[in-house]
Amino acid sequence: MAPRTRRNAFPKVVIERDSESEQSSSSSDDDDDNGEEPLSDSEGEEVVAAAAAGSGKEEKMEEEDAAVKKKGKAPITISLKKVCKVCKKPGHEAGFKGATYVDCPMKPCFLCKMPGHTTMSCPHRVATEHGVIPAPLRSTHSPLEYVFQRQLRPKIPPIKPAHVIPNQVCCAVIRYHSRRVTCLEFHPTKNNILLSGDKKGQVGIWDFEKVHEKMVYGNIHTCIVNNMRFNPVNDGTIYAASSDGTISCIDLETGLSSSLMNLNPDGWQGPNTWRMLYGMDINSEKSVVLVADNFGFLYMVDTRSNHKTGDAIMVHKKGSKVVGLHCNPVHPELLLSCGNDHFARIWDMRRLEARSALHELPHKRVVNSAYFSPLTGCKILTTAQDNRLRVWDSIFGDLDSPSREIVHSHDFNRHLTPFRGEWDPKDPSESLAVIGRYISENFNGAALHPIDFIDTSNGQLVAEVMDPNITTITPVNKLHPRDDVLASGSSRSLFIWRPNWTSEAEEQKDERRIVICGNAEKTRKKGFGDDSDDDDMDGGFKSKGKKTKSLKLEVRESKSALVIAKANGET
DNA sequence: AATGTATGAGGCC
DNA sequence: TGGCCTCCCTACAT
Repeated sequence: MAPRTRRNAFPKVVIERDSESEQSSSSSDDDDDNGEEPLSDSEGEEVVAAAAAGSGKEEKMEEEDAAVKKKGKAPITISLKKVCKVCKKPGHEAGFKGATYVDCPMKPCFLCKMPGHTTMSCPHRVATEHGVIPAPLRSTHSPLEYVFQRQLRPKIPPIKPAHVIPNQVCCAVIRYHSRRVTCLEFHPTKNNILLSGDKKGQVGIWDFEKVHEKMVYGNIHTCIVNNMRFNPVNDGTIYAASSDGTISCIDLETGLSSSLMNLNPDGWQGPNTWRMLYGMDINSEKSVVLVADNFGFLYMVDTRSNHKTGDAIMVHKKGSKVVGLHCNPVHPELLLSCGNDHFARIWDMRRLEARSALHELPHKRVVNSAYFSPLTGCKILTTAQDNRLRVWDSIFGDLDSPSREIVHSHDFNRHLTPFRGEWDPKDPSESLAVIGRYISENFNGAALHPIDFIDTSNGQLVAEVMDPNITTITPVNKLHPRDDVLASGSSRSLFIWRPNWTSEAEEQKDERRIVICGNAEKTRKKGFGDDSDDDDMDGGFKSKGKKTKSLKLEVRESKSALVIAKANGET
């Protein structure tokens, strides 16, 4: 009751409404930019929210209290106008409408980051069902030359045999981890074995032929497993680099691990000293494990002696994370690194010292990954947080600017494992890459985030893989070194996608296709705890070889047929 | 069904 | 340089 006694002291409250009373004075810009009421942002939000919630006395008093705290008796303006969730301005709304996301027109395009249009009308996205198209060649050469090349060689280089991308896949799902998946690795010789690491430090081993059996080692690392590599001289062990600052060598049979290096022998002394290991690769020629930390330094450990060789070398800006390392598959003296200083760098292993990179590949934002092409090692593919894949066609050619920039939605989000575009190790033309998509599409009422197959030679979207039951974003993707298998990792689940051969698939094998899977059953158990070494798993290749009968899926299949018809020019 | 939460990078001062 | 604030599609759990 106390407030009532103070009522007379309260300033006048002006209420603005959305539709009924457009006469309510000031223009929308004034409201926001120089309205007389200098409420802080958060307070402003509160007012709007409370008023919108259904203006009771209590809300009013809160508002008044806020104003009194602020500056006494100036009149308060309460806006009941609908406000854009994104930019907080009235007159438009942004956000999901059903499964379609409506952009805020005040912000630059979410896809290409350029102002003047929204994602829906982005020139890099011709139609909603056609995710992504290439950015124009941005390089030292004139655009004409690019057009000329396209005319001369419209179809080359051919991507791998077309049948590799069917128009249907089967999917097996397993709820494997209790934190998001951070890395995946296929066994180099056993075709059905997939390794996965998560944010909590657990390492999973999954034989996806036995979909219900799983093995998780939880005591190897204490936080994020950032990268794993198989030991090139012993299939039974892997190396893993973690944000706990250690490299472990894990025996897959026993789960026992030994630590090759520990950068935090004195434990936690605060964030300024805690070293985390991100990038890792193995140079088998030289028998060294290379790792890099969050302060810009590279370390090498001899795998025979398990001892650090030499000093740490600063390969990226001091204090910045080095998120990726890759040894060239053909030229063992070449190393590629990338990191948060917006650079990827090519190094000569024989002359590894600070500021001695052979080449620096600048990017506009953090570089999530950089890989040499898998067969010749001549090309480079990078994924950067400016929503662009970049391709350099030859490391022996002009490296001043990328041969192509491909606009693709793979934004940074602190809650997601960073996206990494990865080569298909089986593609003889070294042009096919896989990468998850951040932005969603409305697939007949469901907002799905497909996994994109991109022809990096021209930026075309070759296929997009999705399942109506998988609504999560899948930032981690890996293609099998020998089989037509794609492994994906998302928040807590792993997916295995395999072709589901049909006659239609055969007929349509030259066309770009929407690859839809309908059998990834997403059932969820309640009570999934952090520490449960969860027996929580689902699905398998449930309806392998035959079409699911669910209505939803039938609708989507018809949609996919439509898209394929369009691609054929048969509409 | 609303809310809390984990927690990365950019930008500003 | 560091501290603080903001941030456009998260995915869970409660």
